[in-house]
Amino acid sequence: MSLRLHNSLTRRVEPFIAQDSQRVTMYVCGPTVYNYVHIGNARPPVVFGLLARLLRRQYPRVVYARNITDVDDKINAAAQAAGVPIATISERFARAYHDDMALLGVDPPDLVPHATAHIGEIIAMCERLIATGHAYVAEGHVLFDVASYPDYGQLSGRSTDDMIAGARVEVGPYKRNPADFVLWKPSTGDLPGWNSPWGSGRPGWHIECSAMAAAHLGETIDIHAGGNDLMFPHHENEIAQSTCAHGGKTFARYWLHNGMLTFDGRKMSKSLGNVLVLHELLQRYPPEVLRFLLLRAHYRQPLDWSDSTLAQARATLDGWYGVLRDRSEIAVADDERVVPAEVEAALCDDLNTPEAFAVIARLADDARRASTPEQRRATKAALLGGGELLGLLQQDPETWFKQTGTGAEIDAGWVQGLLDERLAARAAKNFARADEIRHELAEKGVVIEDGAQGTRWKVVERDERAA
RNA sequence: GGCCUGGUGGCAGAGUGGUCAUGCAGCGGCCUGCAAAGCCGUGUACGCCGGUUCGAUUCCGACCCAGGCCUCCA
Repeated sequence: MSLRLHNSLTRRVEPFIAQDSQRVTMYVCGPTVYNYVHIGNARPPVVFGLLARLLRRQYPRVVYARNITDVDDKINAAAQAAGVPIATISERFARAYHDDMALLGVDPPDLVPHATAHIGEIIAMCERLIATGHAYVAEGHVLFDVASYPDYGQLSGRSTDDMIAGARVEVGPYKRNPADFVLWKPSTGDLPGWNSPWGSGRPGWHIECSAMAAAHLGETIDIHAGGNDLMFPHHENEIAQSTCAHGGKTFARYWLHNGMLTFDGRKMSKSLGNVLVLHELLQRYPPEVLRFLLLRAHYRQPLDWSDSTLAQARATLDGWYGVLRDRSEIAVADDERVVPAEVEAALCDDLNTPEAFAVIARLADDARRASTPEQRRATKAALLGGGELLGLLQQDPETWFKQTGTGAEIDAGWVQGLLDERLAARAAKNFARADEIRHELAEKGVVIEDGAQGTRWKVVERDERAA
């Protein structure tokens, strides 16, 4: 199935053709590990992780790298505030990031390069840029000379004139041009520093990604992705550095950018203070709801986070898990699962996840209506197969319906005791007592359903009960 | 000010030059001791104004509005 992707370079959806038909390379900008990330930060790894899965179905080999930026002034500040070594901060939050990603159903990338492990490559790249006249040294800094790269601004569609007109760039006295950016900066005192030809210093942010991408994926990579807020200046600068350091070779052939996650209509960002910390959300809501919500809108569109969308996502998944629960007597072996062609086709269309979910909804209908054992098995296999690619619907349905958020666990034995009592009451036509028990359970968030095979129960979220 | 997105029914959210997105919620019915789940049925839409066209939500232009980037930001 042919994959088409929106390329920010051309602002069009284009057929994706890897430079090597046997191997695709992809780089996604990862987190700076100075704190827990917010839910908006989770969108790129979820979305582009799904893309990696899709690519693996189509290419023999996919090399996907997602970095950890573990040297940054924010990390320094966090370490200083906490009175601990820098590595303590960066290691703690890198680990938390990986754990949280795992909960979200994000596959680990093939490579997780750390900036501090690539200082040699970064210095070498700086030297190459200086040697070729694309960078210069000033007061212990190494700066990229934007004027030396006429194509600068190609990705974001701005001219150097536009940038000067904006004039919000900090104009260091050592800069030849206001748009020049730092590749290497001097470190003094207790700041982390590495020996370099320009004295003790540390890398600027932009060069890290260029150096790590080249070190692991080669000078020309197939796909580079990240949030659209990184398009300028970060990705623009990466292009400039890498292209100039590699003799004009194309840095990334396809640039993918996800839209921002908004909260109350504004971009979620730490500086605005309107963040929802992923680590905390994962404790309050089923991780699968969060993942589903992140994939529910097309990745390039803005996505607004609200209690309402959260409840809707939960309700939709309840519906799909409900079908699976009704088919729990059918065992579908792993190798019976197939990814439905329609699901893959939707994803191949620039990762059209909303269309993929429309297909899943139809598959769920098919599964509900299936009457013969063969149909039931086939439709369940399709639902599970489609869900597997999307990273959803893989839990045991009973587990899904009985999971609680944070707060008190529901004692299954206690529930069963009441259900037994209620069964006896119903048998004796004592419906008043039966309803009393229903209400008692509902108080604890347990909803019961009488069916042909007996009474089953599920836990609903607190918020839903209140509403 | 410059660059760039987007405005779809109660909510969420795809898509398309001319019968259907889809989900959630709602409403009516079946089923149920009552419910729930399920099933059947059901309404509401493409910001505004022009233009192109036999026909535009879809193409073009202006306008209004919202958001993003221009400083760290996924």
